[in-house]
Amino acid sequence: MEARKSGRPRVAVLSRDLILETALKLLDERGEQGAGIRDIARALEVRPSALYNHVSGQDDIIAGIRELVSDRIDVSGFDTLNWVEALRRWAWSYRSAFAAHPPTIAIMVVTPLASQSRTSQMYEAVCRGLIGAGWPERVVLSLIVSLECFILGAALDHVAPDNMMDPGDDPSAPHFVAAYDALASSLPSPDTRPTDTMFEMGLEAMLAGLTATFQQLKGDS
Amino acid sequence: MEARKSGRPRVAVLSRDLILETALKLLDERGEQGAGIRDIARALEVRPSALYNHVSGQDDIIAGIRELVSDRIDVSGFDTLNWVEALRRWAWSYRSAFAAHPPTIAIMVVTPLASQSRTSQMYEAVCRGLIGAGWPERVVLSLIVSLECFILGAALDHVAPDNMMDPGDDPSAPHFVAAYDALASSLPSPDTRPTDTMFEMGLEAMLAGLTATFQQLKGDS
DNA sequence: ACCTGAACACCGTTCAAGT
DNA sequence: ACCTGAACACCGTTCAAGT
Repeated sequence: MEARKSGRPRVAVLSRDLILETALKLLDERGEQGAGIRDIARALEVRPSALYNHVSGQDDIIAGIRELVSDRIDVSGFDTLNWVEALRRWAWSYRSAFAAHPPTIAIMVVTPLASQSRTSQMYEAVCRGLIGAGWPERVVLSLIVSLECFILGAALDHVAPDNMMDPGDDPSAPHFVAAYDALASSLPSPDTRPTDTMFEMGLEAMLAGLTATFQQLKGDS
Repeated sequence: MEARKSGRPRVAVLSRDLILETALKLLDERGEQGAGIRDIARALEVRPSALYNHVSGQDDIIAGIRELVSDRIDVSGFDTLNWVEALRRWAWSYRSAFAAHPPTIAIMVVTPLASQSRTSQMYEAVCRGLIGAGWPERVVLSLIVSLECFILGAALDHVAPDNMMDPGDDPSAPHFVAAYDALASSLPSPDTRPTDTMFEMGLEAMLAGLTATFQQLKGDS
């Protein structure tokens, strides 16, 4: 581990992509606390200030990570399946893309979308599929965002510990305790996580409700 | 503004409750950045270290804030209305409780529930209502958590800027642009926010889907 | 018991100096 | 152009000293 001398190196040791990939890897391995500017620099064996030659700061790194994660969302169903099945495939892959990178979730929901980005190509694919299937343009975005809210909430839940809702032995909450115990003992197999059962139930409820809305809209026109 | 001398004051100037209320107020006014230990101390006109006589640290303050926010969730419907209407009232008040305190949202989903807490009394009320209405114990928690995922995702969306999904003038995403424009021009009144339309659509879809599930469960037994 | 004041080990970011 | 090194303005937390 020999230290690099001061001054410009012969070949650049950094690049924007390298910084973003490293940041995402640290985020996965160590969580939000262990993926600061100084941590990224240490992993790349440079001084923190060196990063500022390639990214404008921490916010810029976050925006870049968003693009990396969005790329993993599967929109292929909208070309080949009916809209319900396409949304189902999209929703499951959306959740797993973000659940694989927990600390990005909260950030994504609040950070405005960068124009011309790969993320907006993902939305384009979903909009094209739904409008093509006959959904009115004016409700398509509400539909997508409402599913997204559920998916991102579920991605947060996926990441939370399984016993997060454990009421413990609370005599003042008997129904809550009974419901918690009943869920635990009704899981189909020992390695089924409650969060997966929950996601399926919520997603199917939304898709069933949307199917009813769709038929009603068709009836009105 | 005269400075307090060193040493124990005659009457205590701090208390756990005072610290928590101040922390929540700062969170509301200035967001996550402006509500650190040092900010709370400054607002209370004490040194940062003085807080440690009443709370054990920043995590403890977060747990306390959770309780304050949970208290605002309206569970009164479960005593007087049918389960669908009770869930609807609960969901709207749940969203507004958290939307009023944006930075708490992401924290709540991931922080394990403290036993014997006022938050667990909130869950008890919902469980009692649903089980009393005839929902099987084993699905009640999945139902609640799936609604919660949607609500918390929607609370994040409520807080995000309205133009967050604006694709701008992106010629490579025509369907996305069309859907965005159609939504904007279809809002019933100028002060209706897209996020409210979205929340209503998603919530009603879930409730419709859950009603279908409920009737199916009743038919099977 | 409950506050101040100083200290410690951290952050993200800026910028002159070096090659 | 692209790195180091030093500096700046911040964090949360600990603890002895004071009343």
